[in-house]
Amino acid sequence: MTVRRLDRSGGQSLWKQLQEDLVRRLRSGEFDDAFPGELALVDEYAVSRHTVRQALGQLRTDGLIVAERGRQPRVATTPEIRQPMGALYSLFSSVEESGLPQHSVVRALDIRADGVIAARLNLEGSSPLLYLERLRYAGDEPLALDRVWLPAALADALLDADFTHTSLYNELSVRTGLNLDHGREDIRAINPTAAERALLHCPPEAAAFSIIRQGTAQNRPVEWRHTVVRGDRFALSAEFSANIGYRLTPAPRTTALAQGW
Amino acid sequence: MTVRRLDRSGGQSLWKQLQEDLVRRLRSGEFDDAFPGELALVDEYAVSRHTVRQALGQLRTDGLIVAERGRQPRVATTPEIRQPMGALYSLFSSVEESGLPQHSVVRALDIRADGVIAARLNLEGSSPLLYLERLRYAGDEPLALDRVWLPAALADALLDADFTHTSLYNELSVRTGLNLDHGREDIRAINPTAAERALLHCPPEAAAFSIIRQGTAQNRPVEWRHTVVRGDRFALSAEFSANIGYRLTPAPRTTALAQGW
DNA sequence: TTCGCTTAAATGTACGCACATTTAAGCTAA
DNA sequence: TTAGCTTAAATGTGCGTACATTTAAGCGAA
Repeated sequence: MTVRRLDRSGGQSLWKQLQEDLVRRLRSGEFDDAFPGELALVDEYAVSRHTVRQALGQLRTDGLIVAERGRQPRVATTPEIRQPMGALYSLFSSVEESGLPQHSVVRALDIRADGVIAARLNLEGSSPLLYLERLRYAGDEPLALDRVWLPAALADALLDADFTHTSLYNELSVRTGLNLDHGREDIRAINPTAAERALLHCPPEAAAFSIIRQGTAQNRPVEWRHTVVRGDRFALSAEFSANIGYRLTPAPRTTALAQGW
Repeated sequence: MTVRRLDRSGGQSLWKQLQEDLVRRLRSGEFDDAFPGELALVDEYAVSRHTVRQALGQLRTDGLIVAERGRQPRVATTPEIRQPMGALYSLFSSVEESGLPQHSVVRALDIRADGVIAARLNLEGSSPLLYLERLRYAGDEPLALDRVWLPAALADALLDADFTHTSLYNELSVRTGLNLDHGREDIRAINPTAAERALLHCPPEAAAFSIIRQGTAQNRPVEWRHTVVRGDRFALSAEFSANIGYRLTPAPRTTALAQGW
C-alpha cells in the first residue's frame, strides 16, 4: 500500500484534503469494489482516526458513502434519492396515479452542438451535446413536449437507448452511474407556440407550463431541460407544513379545480 | 445556571439527546437572544466538548445554527421553519428581491355567504365568510389578483384592517393569533378571463398562473384562496437536492429564461 | 472621544485513549 | 455439510489534551 502524504503546512485542514482526495479516488472508480476502512485510511494517510472520521462524516452527509457499525463503509449505490423530486417527477407520477398508460414518441436522439446550451451546462460552446426530444403521451393524447441536452462526454452511452417507455433518469443511472442529486427549476405559465400547440394537440385557448430544469450530479452539470406541459391536462399540487416543508404531491385533489377556477 | 442531566443508561447516545434537547429549547425561543457557547454547554450538561461539538455539528448541518471561529454560535436567521411557504410567499419575496415597491388595492373587504366556498372550508353553507379581494401591484403595474375567503367566526377581527401594505397572514397572526401551519396548493397554467385580463393589464397573449390554496391552522380550515398571477411577470423557481428537499426560491435565476423558453 | 494595541475567549483542528456494539469470519461439533 | 458458537475486526460513542486562528472586549494614549 502506498503511503499518501497530506500538506501539513497549514494551508488547508487535513480532513478537508483527505475528503477531497477520497472524492477524487471515488470518482475514478477506485473504490467500486470496496471502500477502505477507517483504520486503513489512518495508516495510509498517517493521520489520526479522528481526522479520518471527520472526512468520512462529510462524505456521509453528502450521501457519497454509507456506513454502519461493525462493517466497512460502502460507496452509496444511489446518492440518496430519497424521493425523486421536482415538477417533472410530479408530472410522471400524476399520470401514474390516474391509471392512464404513458409512453413517449422519440422525435430526436442525436449528438449535436449548441453554444447557448453548452454555456448553460458550463461547457465550451463547441462541446458536443446529446439531444433528446420526446413527445410524452398520457393515454392517447399528448401531454408534454420534452427537450433535454446532456454533455455527450457523460451521456453518449444513451445514444442507442429506447426512450419510448423508460425514463431518462433511470437510463442515465443504469448506463452511466450518474444520479441527479441537485437541481433547480424555473416554472412559467406560457402560451405555447403554434408549432408546440400542433404537436401537443392543444385546444386553441389552453395555456401551458414551461419548465426549465438544470440538474447536477456531484457538482457536475448533467442536464439542461425544457419541457412544455399542456395546462389543461396537468396541475402542480403541493402540500406544505412546518414538519415536511414544501412537497409536490402526485395528484391534483379534484378535477373540479380545473374548471372555472 | 441549572445543570441538566442526560440519560447515561445507554439507551440513546448522549450527543443525540443533547441535540434533541437543544432543538426543543431553540424552538421554545429560549435562544433567541444568544445561543450558548460550547464550553457553556459542557458545563451545563456535564459532557465533554467532543460530545457537544457532535451535537452542534448536527444542528449546523440541519441549518438551525451557524457557527464561526472565534464567535459564539448563533441561531440561523432563517429559523428553520420557512414559516411562510408556498407559491404565494415566493411571489411576495420575489418582488421584494427585485426592489420594486409593492402595494395592494383593496377591491372588497366584507362579510358574505357562499355555499360552495363554505363547503370547501368544511363549514355549513350559510356560514358567514370574510371576503377579501385585492389587486396586488409590483411597481406601477398589477401583478396578481388575489381573492380569499376566511370563516368570519375566526377572522372578523380583520374587517377594519388596512390591507394596502400589510400581508394577510401577518394581520391574521397579530389580530387573531392564528398561524397557518399546514396547507396545500394547486397551481395551474391558464389564460385569464377577459375581466381578469383587464384588471391585470395583461398583454393580450400572456398566460397566467392560477393558484388555489387551502390553509389550515391547528387542523381548522382557515382560508380558501384563489390567486391569478400574470405569467409574464412571475416565474416559480425551486431548488431541490437530497439534503434540502424541494424548496421554492425567491427569484428566478435569470430573466433571460423568460424569453423564448 | 477615538483610534490602536493588547488580551481574553471562543471555535477549528488534530492528536491520543478506552470501551461499546455490531458485523463477519472462522472454528467446532453434531 | 451445516448449524451454532466463538472471536476478531470494524464502526460508534465518549473522554481527555493541546494548539491554532479568529473574534470581541478591554485598556491606554493621543
